[in-house]
Amino acid sequence: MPRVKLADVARAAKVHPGTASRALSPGQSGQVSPQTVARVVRAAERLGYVPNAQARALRTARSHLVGIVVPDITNPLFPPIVRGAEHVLTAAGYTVLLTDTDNDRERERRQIESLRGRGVDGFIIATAQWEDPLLTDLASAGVPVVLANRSTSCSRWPYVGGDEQAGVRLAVQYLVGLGHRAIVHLAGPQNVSTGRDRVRAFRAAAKEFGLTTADARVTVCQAYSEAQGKAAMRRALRAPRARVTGVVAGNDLIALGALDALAEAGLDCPGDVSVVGFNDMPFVDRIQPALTTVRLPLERMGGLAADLLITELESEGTQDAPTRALLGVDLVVRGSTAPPPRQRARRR
Amino acid sequence: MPRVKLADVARAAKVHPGTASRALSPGQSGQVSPQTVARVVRAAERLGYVPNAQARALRTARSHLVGIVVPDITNPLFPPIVRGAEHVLTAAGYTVLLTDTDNDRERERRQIESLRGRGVDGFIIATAQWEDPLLTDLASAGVPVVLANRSTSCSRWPYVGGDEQAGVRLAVQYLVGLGHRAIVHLAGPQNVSTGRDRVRAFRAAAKEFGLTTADARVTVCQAYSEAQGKAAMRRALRAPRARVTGVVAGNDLIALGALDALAEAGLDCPGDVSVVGFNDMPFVDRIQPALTTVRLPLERMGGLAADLLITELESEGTQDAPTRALLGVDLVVRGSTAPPPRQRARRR
DNA sequence: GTGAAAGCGCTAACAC
DNA sequence: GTGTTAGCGCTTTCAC
Repeated sequence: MPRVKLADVARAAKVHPGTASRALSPGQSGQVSPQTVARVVRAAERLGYVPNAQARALRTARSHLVGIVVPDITNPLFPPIVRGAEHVLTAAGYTVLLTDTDNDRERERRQIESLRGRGVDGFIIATAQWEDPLLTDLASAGVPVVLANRSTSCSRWPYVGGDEQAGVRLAVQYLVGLGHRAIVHLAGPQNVSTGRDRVRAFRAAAKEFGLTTADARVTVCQAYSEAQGKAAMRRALRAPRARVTGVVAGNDLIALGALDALAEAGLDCPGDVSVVGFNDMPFVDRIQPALTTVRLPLERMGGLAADLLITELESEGTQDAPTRALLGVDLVVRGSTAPPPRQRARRR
Repeated sequence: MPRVKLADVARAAKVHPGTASRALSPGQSGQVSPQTVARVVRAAERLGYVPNAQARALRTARSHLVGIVVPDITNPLFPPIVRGAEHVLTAAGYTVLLTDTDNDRERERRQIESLRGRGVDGFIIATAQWEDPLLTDLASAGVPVVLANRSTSCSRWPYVGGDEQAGVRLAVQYLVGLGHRAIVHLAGPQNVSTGRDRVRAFRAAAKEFGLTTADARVTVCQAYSEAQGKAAMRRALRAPRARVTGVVAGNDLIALGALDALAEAGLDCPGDVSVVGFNDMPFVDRIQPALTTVRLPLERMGGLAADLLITELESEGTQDAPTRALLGVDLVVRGSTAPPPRQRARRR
């Protein structure tokens, strides 16, 4: 059963296909007499006409397709971003091509190329690395890109993320307020902006609240994972003259790993060591102990990234400096944070 | 900067565009002399040629686009399914159009229509309702569809899901083995197959293991949500002559809600009441108490759904009875299940 | 206000 | 083995 096409509608309405096209096109229906528009619209509805987007895209060189690139859709950070973006995009007549790079750069390169072949109008990219040749390639090909959640060393792309600096400051401030002095930051990977930004913010906050560099240490994880978090926490506890009563984790997964390492070392959270996470993943309010964490407005982040991309796509080349939006964050206080134990050496 | 097209490659290789097309098409490059193929391929690589998928789709009436429809991508059930499907599809040269219906049927209808306009070759649908006019419409339009996770009353579509019957049986068997006799099933919504199948399986298992109908009660939730689970658990506890030591929840979210209601009623899990969930969502191993639950191979489910769809798309109309695959499930025993307390009336 | 005609980039049926 | 040609369904100049 062949799909009904514009020519069928035109025939039914007894007009030329060109006229039918104009009648159905919101921008151009003014050029057609109201009666004709009505006749065409009625015919289209009666026949169940759905325009062929491929043909339209081929003709207009605008596909109304947007690629969304995430490292791993099963990481709970990304579904809300995708959802927020998808809702805004579909409302504006765009369709989402989703791709999950599996944290594999070569795969990512191929996927982006494939989506380019699909004629996407632009990308929302949540996989940006601090130095990212894939993005540079896209830029030199003139493809519109908006970065979500992760930024790059170069600020040539519009970007929507959380206010990392404020989030980390909130966490450190809260721990210091509880009386903690010895705080370690289990940093995320340093090849992505969130990992780097949070380290920088941690050092700044430590300074602001009067912690010495011996008090405010940093241990870097190679990935945002429970395993890496556990290993990092172990290292922090084993370090010479280690003294840790507070932990600011690079994200919630690292925090979960840290909790494992603490339990393994016979330390109680929050009795001996307090832990703050980052992201407020689903269900971290239900783990034991309920995780104190920094909440990012992820769905809004995706939505705003979509808004920026649409703006860029629909403004004809009037390029100002790219927008960089840092969304406000909240510290959600739960059971994993408490005042530090009375001063006693915490050594292993 | 205009994209390089086939004509550019042909010119660079000094052949006709038609020949260039054949040379680059795996199926037809045999019709071209090896030297020519080499020349064309080299030119294509040198110029960075990426075929225009829109044009190809328009010409061949095959888009290599697949729509994946999920009710809510932030529900942790769906990302693994999407991921599994996406990996298989991209490996086979297909691209995924993802849409999140937000559990809104009207929105779903519009989205499916929109994706049809995009010329998708077929759909993987994870939103099927027990009676589903949207699917019937798709069928009468001759659009290939594979159902994932949820089936319908009518078995005309290929379907990949978990073995619900086995999963529920495992749960009931385990509880009975621990000594439980009074077991309530907090059933999922009855307009989706998983909700219905699990009720049926619960009744069958109860019978098999010698529970009376007074022992094995069912309370239906209107949605797979914590709120509904909590309300249902409350109802179960309040019921006249209520006696509950075991709970089989319709899924993990319902189980989480049930835990809330138990805590609220001053009952200990697993001391007073044991709870079994369904799905093994991420991090339910870390909640308090760690949830005993039935694990479904979700990523495999998505991958297999993709395989079935690809088979259907690439077999020319040789229609057998649609495949129905029920994937094996496991009971993951954790802390939320224990023997029942010594017999005493459990009344409120 | 409407009709005619060309063409987006590609593939496939047909020549030779 | 390769060139030629037509056309997928749509939009959009250009006439009138």
